[in-house]
Amino acid sequence: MVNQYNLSEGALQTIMKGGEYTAPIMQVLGIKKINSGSADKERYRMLLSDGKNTISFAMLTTQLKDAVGSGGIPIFTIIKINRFITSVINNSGKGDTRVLLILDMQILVSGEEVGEKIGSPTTLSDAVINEQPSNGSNTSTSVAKPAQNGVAVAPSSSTANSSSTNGASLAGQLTHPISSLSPYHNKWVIKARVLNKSAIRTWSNSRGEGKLFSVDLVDESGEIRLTAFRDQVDKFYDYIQIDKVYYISKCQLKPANKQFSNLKNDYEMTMTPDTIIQECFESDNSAIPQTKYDFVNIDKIANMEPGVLIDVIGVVKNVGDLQTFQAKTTGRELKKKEAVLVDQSNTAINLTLWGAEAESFDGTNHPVVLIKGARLTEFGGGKNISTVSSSLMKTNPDIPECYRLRHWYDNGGSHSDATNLSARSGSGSLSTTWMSFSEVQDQGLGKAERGDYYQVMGTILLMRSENLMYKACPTEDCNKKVIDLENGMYRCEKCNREFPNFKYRLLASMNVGDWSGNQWISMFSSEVEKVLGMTAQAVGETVEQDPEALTTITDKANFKQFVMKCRVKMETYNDESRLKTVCIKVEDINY
DNA sequence: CCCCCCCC
Repeated sequence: MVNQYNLSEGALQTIMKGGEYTAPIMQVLGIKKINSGSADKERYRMLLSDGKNTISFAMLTTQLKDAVGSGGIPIFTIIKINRFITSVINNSGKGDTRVLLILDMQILVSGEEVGEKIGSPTTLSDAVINEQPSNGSNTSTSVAKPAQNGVAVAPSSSTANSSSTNGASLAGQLTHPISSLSPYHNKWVIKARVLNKSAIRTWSNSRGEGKLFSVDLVDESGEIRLTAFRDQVDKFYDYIQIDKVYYISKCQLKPANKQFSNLKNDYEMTMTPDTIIQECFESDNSAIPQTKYDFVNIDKIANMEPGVLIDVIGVVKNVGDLQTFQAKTTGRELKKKEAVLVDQSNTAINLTLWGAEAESFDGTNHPVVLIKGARLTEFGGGKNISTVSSSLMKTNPDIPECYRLRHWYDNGGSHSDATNLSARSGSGSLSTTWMSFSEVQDQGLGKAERGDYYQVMGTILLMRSENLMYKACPTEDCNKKVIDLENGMYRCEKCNREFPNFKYRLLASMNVGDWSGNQWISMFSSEVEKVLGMTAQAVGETVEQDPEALTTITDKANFKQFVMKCRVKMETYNDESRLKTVCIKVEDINY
């Protein structure tokens, strides 16, 4: 019969022997869904014809699921295959089988319209597929040979192509798609691009100690994480570089712990002493995906939820010094550096970098910085972004967005007065609005989650002397009241420790009036000290000597006038909710 | 074999 649909006769033989063929047209003679465990990994296996031959190992990859639709492709449909790769898969111990992986295709004629098998194609046998090519081109059927002496092909300082030193080059091998990797196959070579490389991290716990780093790998079929421990860290850390393409073989596969990775793969890999990694020097690796960025304009971050990971690009408007401090909970020494990023939305946000990244970051001269996978955080009502271990940061990256931002900033952007999303609604003097006590009441302030902030010109009408001071935990930054054990020791329940000493703290309750009314307010130690003109320690020692002196001290506060920045917030105590007002800052009145 | 992602 006439092949009126112009199938690409002979294409399968060429392709399955490793040759090139542009956009072949094929007919689907059968299709079935392969149950691979999880719904998002479902694949289709097809019986495919080019009019002359058929193969039964044609696979539709996961990402084409949407193009195929829930019902699959009807039999007799004619398709054009826009992108494909071939691969060798270990077929459950029955030997290697060559498969055709379809990466991109389109339907040309529906199966219903075609209605029949075209031509009389015959099965393309493994014998034909596997026969040695006469020209010795890149159609080798074997996967990587082990490196000599089981030694991985490590980077060599003297040779660009390390394979030249031990004869186990993986270049030119038929490679396997990342999506085909599983713990049940160990003979494979992938060709993948490194999208991200972590810093080297050490750990020490009850099961031992060591160091590790990991990389995120991608090819046309999917992505996977590869982690190196101990010796492999030394061997490969410097060799592997972000954005480069490598042949990789002989890693150990195991189920991925989804809790700690957002890569789309059910498995992850670990390097072994046999692992081979060689940079791929082929001139055109453009088919292997590059990092994709989904940049969020900074102004849009205002409406996003804390905790999400986002891609941000901005110009460093200014940068702070490296800061070192102790983590309160773990006691670990932390290093951080903050930079303010701004973009064309004329909005800025603070970026926090940690550890080695903070130490090495040079934010001078206003570089453009991009962060893929920055974590959005919230503090004091302001939004911030922070790098986490999975984040990818680049300075002055060679991408169009970078040049656009550079141009914008250098042509006026730097002079614009950007809104900073990181501004805290709490104590910053600019963001607090003037209100009277009656306005606060009339407008029903205090219902917001984080409370509402305002400032008043207030006069202290009465400062209570009762419970003005207490004995607090001597630990810096812990102001918890201690329990006097009556044996010379003081116990802090928060620190779960006993101390031979304590520090005095003040916690004042006072009635404050303004022109519109009055309000009971709490005030913490630092501000009470300003009001009284005495340190908490001095108050404590004075009262130790003479308990009667307490009222003399508080009386001195009465009728003093200050600018008071206040927070009003609904608090629940013993099932009872009521509005509580705290004066977080007192300032002398600037006439 | 890690799996923390921190502070004001």
